[in-house]
Order: sequence, then C-alpha cells, then structure tokens
Amino acid sequence: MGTVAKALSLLDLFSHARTEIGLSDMTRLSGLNKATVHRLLQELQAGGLVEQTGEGRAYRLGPQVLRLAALREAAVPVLAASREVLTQLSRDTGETAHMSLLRGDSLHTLTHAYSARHATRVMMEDAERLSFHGTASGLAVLAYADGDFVDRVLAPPLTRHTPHTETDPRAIRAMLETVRLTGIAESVGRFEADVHSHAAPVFGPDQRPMGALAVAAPVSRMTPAQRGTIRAALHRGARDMTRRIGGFCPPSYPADLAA
Amino acid sequence: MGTVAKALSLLDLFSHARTEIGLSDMTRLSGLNKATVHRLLQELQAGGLVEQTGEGRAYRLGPQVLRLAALREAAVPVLAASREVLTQLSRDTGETAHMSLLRGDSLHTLTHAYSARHATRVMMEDAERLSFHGTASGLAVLAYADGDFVDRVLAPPLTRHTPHTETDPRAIRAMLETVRLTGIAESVGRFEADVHSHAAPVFGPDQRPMGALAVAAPVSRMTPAQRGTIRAALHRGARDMTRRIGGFCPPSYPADLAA
DNA sequence: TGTTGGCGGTTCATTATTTGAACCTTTGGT
DNA sequence: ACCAAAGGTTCAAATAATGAACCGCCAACA
Repeated sequence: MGTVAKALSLLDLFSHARTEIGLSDMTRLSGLNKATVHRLLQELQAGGLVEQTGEGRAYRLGPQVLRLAALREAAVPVLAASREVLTQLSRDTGETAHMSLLRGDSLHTLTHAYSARHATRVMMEDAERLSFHGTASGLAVLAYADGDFVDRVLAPPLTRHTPHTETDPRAIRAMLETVRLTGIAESVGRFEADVHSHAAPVFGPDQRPMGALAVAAPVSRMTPAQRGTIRAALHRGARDMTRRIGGFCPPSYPADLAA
Repeated sequence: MGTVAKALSLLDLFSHARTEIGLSDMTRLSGLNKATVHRLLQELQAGGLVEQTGEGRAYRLGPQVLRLAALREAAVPVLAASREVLTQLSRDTGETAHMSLLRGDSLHTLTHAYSARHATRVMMEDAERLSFHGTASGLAVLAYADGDFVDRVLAPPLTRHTPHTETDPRAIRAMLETVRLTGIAESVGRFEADVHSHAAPVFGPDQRPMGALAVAAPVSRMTPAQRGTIRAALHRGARDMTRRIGGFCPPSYPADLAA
C-alpha cells in the first residue's frame, strides 16, 4: 500500500457515527503506527482535507472537500441532476426516493428526497454505505455489472442485516435473473425491517451501471396499485437520470416496463 | 514536500476552466515527473478522489469527493447554513449574495444565491478563488485576521484585476482600519468592473474569521438607500451565520451597525 | 497528593518507498 | 507512411516513510 493510499484510507474512517476522530483512535482504527498517522494527518491538514477542532484536538474533514465537491459537480453534474430527478420521483410516488453511487467496490447513498404526502416516511442519510445483497439498489447494480464484480461482492460471508436478509450467493444470483427481466430490483425488509424498496440501475457513458435510483416505502403502504406506480415512475426516472449524466443503457436493459 | 502533499497538490490543479486534465498536462502543470504523477494519480484513483473519463483517458475529480463533502457537512453544517442565510440575504437585498470560506492562505467561494428581483444580476461560480486585496470578502476577512496572515497575503506583487484595483499594501492596510469601524468591507469595481460589493466576516469557534458573507450588485443600481439596506441585511446575516456554525464574534467586532 | 494511564505529539536510526531518465506503445494528424 | 505527442512502464539510485521509544500534559483515582 502506497503512502497516498494510506492517507486516503484515513479519510474513510469518518462516518456519520464518527465525524471527529482523535489521533489515538485513528491509530487504532487504521492499524498504522501513531507517528505515521500523525504525519499523514499533518499532510492532509496542510491540503485542507482534514482540520483540527478548536476545543479538543480531534480531527475532522476539512473545508477543502466542499471545494472539490463543487468542482466535481462542475465536471459531472450528477448531484444536481439527482436532486431534480429525485424530487420528481418522490412527488410521483409519495415516498422517499434516493440515489446511490458506485465507488470502487462499494455503494453509497448520494442524496435523497422526501415526499410530503404521508406523515410516516422512510428516513435516509447521505453518504451511507449500502450492502449489495441486502438492498434493492445493490441488486439493481449487480444485475448489470460484470461477472468479476459480482463474484467479488457476493463472496461469503454476507452480512445478515435483518431476519429476512438472503445470504446465500446462489439464491441472490437467481434474483439477479429476475431483476434483468424487468430492469427493476425489489427488496422487502432485507436491509431494514418494515421497508419495501424498489430500485433501477443508472448507467454511465460506458454502458456500465454507476449507481441506482430507488424508492423506499413502509411495507404497510405497499399495495399492488402503489407497486405499479412506483415501478413506472422508477423506470422513467432511471432512464432520465442516465440520459442527464450522458450515460447509455446497455442493449440488454428493458426498453419499456413489461410489468 | 511529502508524497501525500504532492498528491493533494494535483487535486488543486482542477478548476472550472479545467475540469479534466490529461497525464502530460498534469505533469507540466505540477512540475513533477511524469512517472510520479502517474503513480500518484493511480493512488488517488484507487481512493476514488479522481477517475478517468470514459472516452479520453483524462483525469477528473471522482465520486468520493461527494461522499466526503456529505460527511463534512454532517460534522460542520456550513453549507446548509449558508444556503439558508444566503437565500434570505438575496431576498432582502434583491441582489446576488455569496459566501466564501478561508482555507489555508486562500479564500474560495462556497456557494451563492441569486435574487429574482432584477433581470440583470451579478453572476457567480462556486469554488472560485478570491483575491484578498481586490474583493470586499477578502478585506472583511483581513480586517479581523492576525498580523502574520495579513503580512503574508499582502506581500507584493499584488495582482491588478481591473484598472481600479488598489495594489499598494499601505493603502490596503488603511482600508482595513475603515472596515474595522463598521464591520463591513466595500469594493467598487476592484475585482470585476461594474460590480459593487459589500462583505462582512463570519467567525469560527475560535473567534477568528473563517470566511465572509457578501452581496454583489451592479454599480448602476447602487443608491444611498440601497447601500443602507445592504449593509443592514449583511450585518444581520453575518451574525446569524456566525451563530449557526457555533462561532463567536471577537470583542472588537461592532455589535450593531453604526452606519 | 502522589500515582497511574491515556492523550497528542516528537525523535532518529533503520528500512522501504519514491523518484526520474529513458523506453515502449498507441493515437491522431498530414 | 511518417511524425509528434499522448499515456504508460521500467529499474537503479536517491530519498522519504517508518516505528519503537520517548516527552510533557492532563484527568482520574487512591
């Protein structure tokens, strides 16, 4: 592992649960030497990627990441496009809609939109990591990913998020076949109990999946009619999203929604 | 310069004017060896901070920066706070409002809001670098920064952005005195011709300036009444912003607007 | 109040990684 | 068919990263 990779791996230790990390904690979490971690943090701090909090001396992500994000957005306006598509999608379905993005071998939520129609709704956080085998978004991506990739992420052991999580790779591969028939993946309570999710893949310029658009509803609200509404809106939304970011659906992706 | 610093310096080569950079260009721009640049880019790519475009093989900022930005926002919600304050500010003044953030020794725009009141307005880009001596935002920050910092950024030669740009450090220091009297900095056509800007500093938890809130209007629309409106709204907005991010104004900062 | 343990941070000889001139291959223009 | 410049690779030489031990500080605790 190169020095830069080590430094970047420190950034991955931050999460919603841990927005600030002290030197010793970071040493433990990273498995690196304390002196090394300290030097890396100094360099990251000089680059503005992390900063130290005023009171304690803990480290957190720095202002430079906002600048970089704005520039990324100028190069590839995924976030702006997502926001518009999601707003429409949540309005059309009356449920929470979210967009997730593939980065290397993991899938993370990018942004989300709530609908005001119901008092109860599925709540979301941005930048949350999603499991491939447990979420509709994950399955939607896997269904159109290369074999190598699927092999890697379906390598046991697979986490059992809820009692309904399927963890047998063979059973999951079978689901992917079903997903490919309609272009939409479905998951009922396999990641979070009481959540019924639908997801459709979004493709990049290389015709490979780069993320997924999804709608998450409480299981109690899912009726056949609502299911139809969601699937239709999702299919439209995903194609729109793919188009907006300059991507192309692969030939194998269903052109229209055959229920 | 450490390896990590070199890698991060590559990220700084991206801008709105250059959202994608090829290997050779990056080698030239960075002054590093081509093999070095290539290896650093590979490591940055593995970390998701950059990615290669599908068609050409040029590099651009990667999806990971969006994830990091979301986490930074979870730790310190400056962006969300800015958006709200800016919306209010642009509404109150009928002009373009923007927020800029200090990062190391440079000041960059973070985000902005337009007003719908007038057909003509000052246009903005996010993540743009601002000059300290030429912009109202820069002066607002300098007026409350430490002496060392001021010495560093006012070291000649200072760029002359327009024919009206003041480039004499002594004259600029005199302006800072004036800024400290009211807490608001003003710049007429010193960075962009025909733009009349006002700015007020925003302070962090350590009572030191961490950025500035500003209003930019076409010079043609600036009347004494409008100037009063802007200064009052700006003063309110900046204090609000400081409060929202958990910061504190230093004792020397004027408590109310004494025109 | 003396002791202990954890914290952030530093040192410096050892070691492993980075570096860069030269090279190869591909691409696009003429 | 040729050339120039692009992206990428190689490997001995040079340099930077590493980590065990260390420091001073603070809070908890006996």
